[in-house]
Amino acid sequence: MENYLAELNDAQRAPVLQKDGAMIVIAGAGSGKTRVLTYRIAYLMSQGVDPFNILSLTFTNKAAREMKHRISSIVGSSEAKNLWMGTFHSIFAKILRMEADKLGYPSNFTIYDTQDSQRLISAIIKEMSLDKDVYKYKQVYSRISSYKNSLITVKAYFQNGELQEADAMAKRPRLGEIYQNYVERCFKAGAMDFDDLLLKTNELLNRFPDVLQKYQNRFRYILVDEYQDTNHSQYLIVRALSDKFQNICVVGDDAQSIYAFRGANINNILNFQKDYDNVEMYRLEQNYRSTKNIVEAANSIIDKNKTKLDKVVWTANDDGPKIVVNRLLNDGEEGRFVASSIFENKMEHQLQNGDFAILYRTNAQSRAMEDALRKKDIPYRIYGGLSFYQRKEIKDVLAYLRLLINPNDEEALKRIINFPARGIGATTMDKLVLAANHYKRSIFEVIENIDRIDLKINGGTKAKLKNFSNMIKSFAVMAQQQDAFVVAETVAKKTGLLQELKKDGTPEGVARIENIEELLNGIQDFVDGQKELADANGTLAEFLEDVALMTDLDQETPDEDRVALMTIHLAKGLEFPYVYIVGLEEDLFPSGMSMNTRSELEEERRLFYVALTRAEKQAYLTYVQSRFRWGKLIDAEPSRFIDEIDDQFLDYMIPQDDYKYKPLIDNDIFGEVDKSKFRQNKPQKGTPPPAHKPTQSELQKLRRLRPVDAPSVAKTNTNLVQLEVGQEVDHMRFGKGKVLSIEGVGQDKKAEIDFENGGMRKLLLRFAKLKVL
DNA sequence: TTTTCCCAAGTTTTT
DNA sequence: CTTGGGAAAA
Repeated sequence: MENYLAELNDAQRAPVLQKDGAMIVIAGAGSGKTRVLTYRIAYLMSQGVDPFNILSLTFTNKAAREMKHRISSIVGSSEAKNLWMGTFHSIFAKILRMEADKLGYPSNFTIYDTQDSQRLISAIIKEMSLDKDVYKYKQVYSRISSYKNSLITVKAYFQNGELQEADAMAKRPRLGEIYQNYVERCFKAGAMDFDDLLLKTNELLNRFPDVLQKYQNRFRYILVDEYQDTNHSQYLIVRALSDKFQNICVVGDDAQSIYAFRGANINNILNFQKDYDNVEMYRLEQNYRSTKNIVEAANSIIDKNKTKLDKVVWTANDDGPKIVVNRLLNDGEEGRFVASSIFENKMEHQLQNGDFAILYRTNAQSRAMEDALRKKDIPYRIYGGLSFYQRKEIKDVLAYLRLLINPNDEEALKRIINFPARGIGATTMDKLVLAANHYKRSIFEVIENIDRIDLKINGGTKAKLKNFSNMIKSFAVMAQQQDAFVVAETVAKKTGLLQELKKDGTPEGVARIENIEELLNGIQDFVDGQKELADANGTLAEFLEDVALMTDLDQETPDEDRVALMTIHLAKGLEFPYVYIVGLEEDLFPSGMSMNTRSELEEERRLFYVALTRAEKQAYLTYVQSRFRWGKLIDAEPSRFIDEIDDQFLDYMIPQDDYKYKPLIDNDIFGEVDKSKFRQNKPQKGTPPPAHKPTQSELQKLRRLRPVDAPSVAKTNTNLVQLEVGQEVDHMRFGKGKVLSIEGVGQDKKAEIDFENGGMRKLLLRFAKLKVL
């Protein structure tokens, strides 16, 4: 016990040792906040606080797991196991399952992910026959999401004239109706979306004082990590739960608030002191992670922001090397530079792949990096992007499983009722949806009663529907008795999902089968893990409970030594000895969509601050002169953020005179921007563009007019390779082979290839990963 | 009803 | 360049 306290500095020890009351810890990047949180929990337990009474909310499941692990090593795992530790979403999903009946929900409610929600909204817009160009489903979704995050229910919406007016002004007067329909349909389907998990928790705590009491008494000590990223809904939950005992400890860093786009409210942390009595404020300002150069460079950036708390991060570490800045010709060059630099550093300093991270603003930038790393045989892993659980084939399997647990789950049903094809088409579905809306029942219930309703569905189709529902019901019976793995395996086989994929034989299909196998393995692991716990049996319901809340970062990584590629958002909370921040260009970083207001720009700047402070020993910044975007090569300008770093911390690999920056924004919307600081030179242009660039549809027409068989040249969509008959190729999965023929025009071209091992295959080039030899 | 072809629109970040 | 949706063809 005492020895771990000795591992803390004075500033860190103070918040650990304050057992009761409200406190806020403002923790600079790399100042050991996770340490403070873990030791604080350990200390509370050493003071006799029951782990059942401690609630600790983190931002990612991974952070929770790591913290639990570290606490286990201090207090023992049997005690640590009883802590309530997890993300807002996962903890309150658990609680909502226990209290679901109070809100009229089944305890096995489904969690709709973003895609489910958007599909439903899209369907509703269609059913209401609204113009889909005016009511864009993504925009509607984000409106509804932000309403929910601000606790504006449908009822509140219709009582709020201002909101309705705002939507009417935006030419979307019927948004409220969509919102209402959406909420009703979710409820009918026994489903909650991400925002509901927080909204319904608020509802639960507000409407049922006894429930509130119960959880207030249970969670006597509450800790919240990354408090700067909480939204209004989360804020209210924390307030309600901590109201009775006021033993609340929040930790955060206003300089690292990067989720405003998702409703995070930086004022939660800025105003914390007003919300509770006698708030103690602690500051952790010593950075243990990075070199002086990095820390001070980061400080010089964040200084440009106006909205922030007073705090000076410093470090006793060495100066370290300066931050390297390099300009490259294009994204391919950028990738090659990063890959060779990693290679050289590895050699020179005896490092591992895992010591490196490449960070970028948008997922699309990973491609160029990947290609370069692959060419140099440097193993890497991409985090984020399309997470495993979001892939089509995985979502299909999961949809079947979801339907067994909750047959009312409409999105799951719509997804798989005709996949694999079983002759239940769009017309039939329309009739079913209409009836379901009319009778206020779920689609599955309508199918169950298909004989009693006259839907003008012919006998053959009725039989198909009955077959389908019988199949689902037989699986459901099975799910009662067998563990999750057995059920999932049976589903994959009996539904014909696997056969369907085997049949097509494309590399995509093969990869999908492997993914499904991986999912089954994952379920098996889960079952094994759960069976060891006393209160779980490894049932399907248990598995599905939180799958929707799982992210890529949460996948248990086999300890492989790989370079990490991820967006900066995903990198928050992580650290690496060597960090490459790529694509530092105006319009990309800062993003062109976030330069309209001062606060958006400040958030971009904080994002850059987060990126830079991930680095322990050395950081590299790169930008390019031209970059592919929207399929076109466009001129790029260096990011203003490079200019904002004090030159003394930078080491330019290019002559500094070449470094040019022209502010994109000329009109003075920021008021106090000092333009004299910017270098006004125009960036050097490459070769001037041709007089007339053919438009997209002109190109498409040209392609269509070309004879199909004559030249037999195709471009694979994925990596820009010209392909001709007779060409030797190397395929990612099937190895070497020779092109026999190319067929089709436009998008869905196919090539017939004779592979050395594996014979002839027809590949859909749209998906192919081919290299020309 | 299913498959194929064509076209338009969009790419910021995520629990 | 990608993706999804819708119309035309099978």
